Amino acid sequence: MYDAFLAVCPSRQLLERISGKWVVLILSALGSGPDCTGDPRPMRYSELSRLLSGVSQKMLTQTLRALERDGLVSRTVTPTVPVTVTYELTDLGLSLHRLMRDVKAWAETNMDDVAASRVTYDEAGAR
Amino acid sequence: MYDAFLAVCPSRQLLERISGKWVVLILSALGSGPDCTGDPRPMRYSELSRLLSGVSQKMLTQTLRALERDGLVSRTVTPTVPVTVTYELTDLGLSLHRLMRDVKAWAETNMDDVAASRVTYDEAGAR
DNA sequence: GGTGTAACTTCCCGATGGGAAGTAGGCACC
DNA sequence: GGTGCCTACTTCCCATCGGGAAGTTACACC
Repeated sequence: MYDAFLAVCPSRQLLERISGKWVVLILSALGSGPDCTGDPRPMRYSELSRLLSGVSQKMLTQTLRALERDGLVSRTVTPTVPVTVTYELTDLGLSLHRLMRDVKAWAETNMDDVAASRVTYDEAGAR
Repeated sequence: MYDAFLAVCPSRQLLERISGKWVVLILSALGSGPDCTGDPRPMRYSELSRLLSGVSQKMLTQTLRALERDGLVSRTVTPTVPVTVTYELTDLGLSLHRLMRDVKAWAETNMDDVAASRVTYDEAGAR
């Protein structure tokens, strides 16, 4: 039905949306604790901001809004003082979380192989 | 050992590299035919260019080079005329291919749910 | 010598992401 | 009662990145 290989297919736009470092990291984070081993749980904006080191406030807000619009996370405002905003995976988001966590884990487990390959490649190019 | 949540961790840079629509599409394509159901097989530059509609030559070349440097694909030049260049998944690339194919499939199978969520979100915002 | 093709490569420009500073709004402190 | 602080944004500016199109190389065929 849908085919992301086609530029005009809506699934291509969706793929562009969900492929991106911040989406991978946010969905990985929301599904578990900092070590990414726990169960899915809601997290506060400030908690995400701290966990995803290097993320700008702008990108965090922007990415979370997009994920909310796409029905992957839900946003809850609690009128404490100051206000508390929590983000939680929806069922749909949970299904993608499992993939994203695997992608993040792949990067971490295969880092050494990739680094070795880069050294070999760069040495060959210097010849 | 590695933790992609940390901005300074090498695995973060690797995650940035492999998260991106063209990487997902190229690795999905190389692992199978146009319908993404076959076995991994080598593909020519021009074949990839045709399959991934909308990709610029610049981005295709650039992404393939990066994947080659990282040891995910191998590049073979056959001195026909004009030259034939084929790209093939390495074992390392094959392991990532399985994840990428799932991500692409996720986008295609969940497109309807996401589209529905967007409509709901936009309507609520218009109020 | 002109033409054609595959696989790039280069140049230009508009879009996108990061950094930093500004905003809202409610309470707490002096 | 005015100043300050806190969270969660929002805005502005600029550097980088991606897309589009044209140029390049190498050789074979006409």
